Amino acid sequence: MNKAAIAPILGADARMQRPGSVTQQIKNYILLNKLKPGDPMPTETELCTAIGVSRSSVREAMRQLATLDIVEIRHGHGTFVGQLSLAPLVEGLVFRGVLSPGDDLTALKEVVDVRVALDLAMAGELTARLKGTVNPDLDALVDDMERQSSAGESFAEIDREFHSVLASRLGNRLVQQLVTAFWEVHTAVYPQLGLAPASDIEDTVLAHRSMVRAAESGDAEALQAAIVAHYAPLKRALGSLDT
Amino acid sequence: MNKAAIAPILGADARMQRPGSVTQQIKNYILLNKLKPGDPMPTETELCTAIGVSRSSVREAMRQLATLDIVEIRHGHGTFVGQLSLAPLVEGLVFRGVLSPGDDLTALKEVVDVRVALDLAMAGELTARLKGTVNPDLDALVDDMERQSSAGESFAEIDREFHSVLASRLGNRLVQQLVTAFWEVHTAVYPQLGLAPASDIEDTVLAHRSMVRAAESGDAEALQAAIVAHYAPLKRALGSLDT
DNA sequence: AAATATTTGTACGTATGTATA
DNA sequence: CTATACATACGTACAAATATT
Repeated sequence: MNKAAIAPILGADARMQRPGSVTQQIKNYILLNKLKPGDPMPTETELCTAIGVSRSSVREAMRQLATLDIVEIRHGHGTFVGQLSLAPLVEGLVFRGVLSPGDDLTALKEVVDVRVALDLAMAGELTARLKGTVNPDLDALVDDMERQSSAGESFAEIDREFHSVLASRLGNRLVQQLVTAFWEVHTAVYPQLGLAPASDIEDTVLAHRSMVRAAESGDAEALQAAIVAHYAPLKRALGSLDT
Repeated sequence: MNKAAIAPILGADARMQRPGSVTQQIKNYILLNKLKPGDPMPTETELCTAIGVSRSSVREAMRQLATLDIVEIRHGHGTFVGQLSLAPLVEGLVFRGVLSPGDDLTALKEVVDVRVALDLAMAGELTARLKGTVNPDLDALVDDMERQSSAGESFAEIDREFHSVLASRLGNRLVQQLVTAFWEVHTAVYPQLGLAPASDIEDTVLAHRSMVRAAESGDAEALQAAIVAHYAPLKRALGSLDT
């Protein structure tokens, strides 16, 4: 275990620390050493000596970076560069969603509207990429969804997978993560508001099939129509009047 | 040992704390007391006694919540409920943007594509809302932009304001925050990559005016065209070939 | 204008739980 | 099973910023 050769760079000047600069220095360490997600980070004590601050400060900075998924802390094992996911976005928006609705369901409505907007924005590129293809994986997911739905079971995870896979066809990983993130916010906030579940979920299930068919046939407008139909029961349940 | 199902209010059970549960208890405190952004939080020492953990633990939890903008810490003054902004999203994406491009500019390209997608998704609703109106504030911003541009000055802040004001017309605050957030990511990452600034920025400036005119005249397709034109110089500079 | 009280920021020491070799 | 390395937690003391008297 070669532990002497940490920190090629890192605070040549160990004195004179400004608040927050510890976090920045750890980020710089990752950048300067070109670390990728999953790579091991120095131990906390090593960072202490390298940066020249106390353990507490390093720990607070690491917690901060961990909440941003810039580092990942595994108890008793070590710290590693994080996956840089959108988890903090989800956590923040979920909190906002369950906090704000003292008055209205605006927070959740806005999330759903963002989901619709993202899906609609994907439509053009998606049809261009899926036209003339067959997509057995997506069809299999819709099959599962139908089975679960007619059995009265929840199909949340399958739904999530469907939208994630569909978005992955775009080739833009950020968009895919956003789609998944807002899906998570939506499904996390919804049950906490004590609303009746959307009644005609059958329409939602069928709409998934329509989306695949429309994309495969290269009909962007049909895809957009299917997307709107997909969200219609939900928006009805939320009493959305806009858009 | 009894491990789960806590949160009666705060600190009924002072022993047996799991990692992360302190954060959750503080969030519960905000929710149960229906605090709004800007409301004062208890002091750290008060939280210590209330939750029954040490100050260090409370501090780490607070730092975590502060990075999510769920609380705001003011040195020597106190802690307050945060604005629940999308700042953590911006911070994470900026870091990803400057970290990943060892190979390519994909991270930045994806951000720009999201910006385009969001703007295009706004087009329909925006024209519906702006049709037949006059918008001197937006025009004034474009005027300023033209002045700055022809003087060779940067107009980043004005540009930001323009897109923020435009998005605010939607009535969906989340969309507005997303638009602003991705603007920030874009402008924060771009200069760190050592690229030449986009050459024909004049076109970008003019496109802003076209966007306002198109929306005011209720022509959604013209608005979408203006949006595409707005991003064209940038996408050329990035060498984007897709979409 | 200056001293003081309150509150957050930093540092350090120590003990304990936990995963790995 | 033991030993080791590491993360987690606690407590205290002091520094720095802010507000109040």
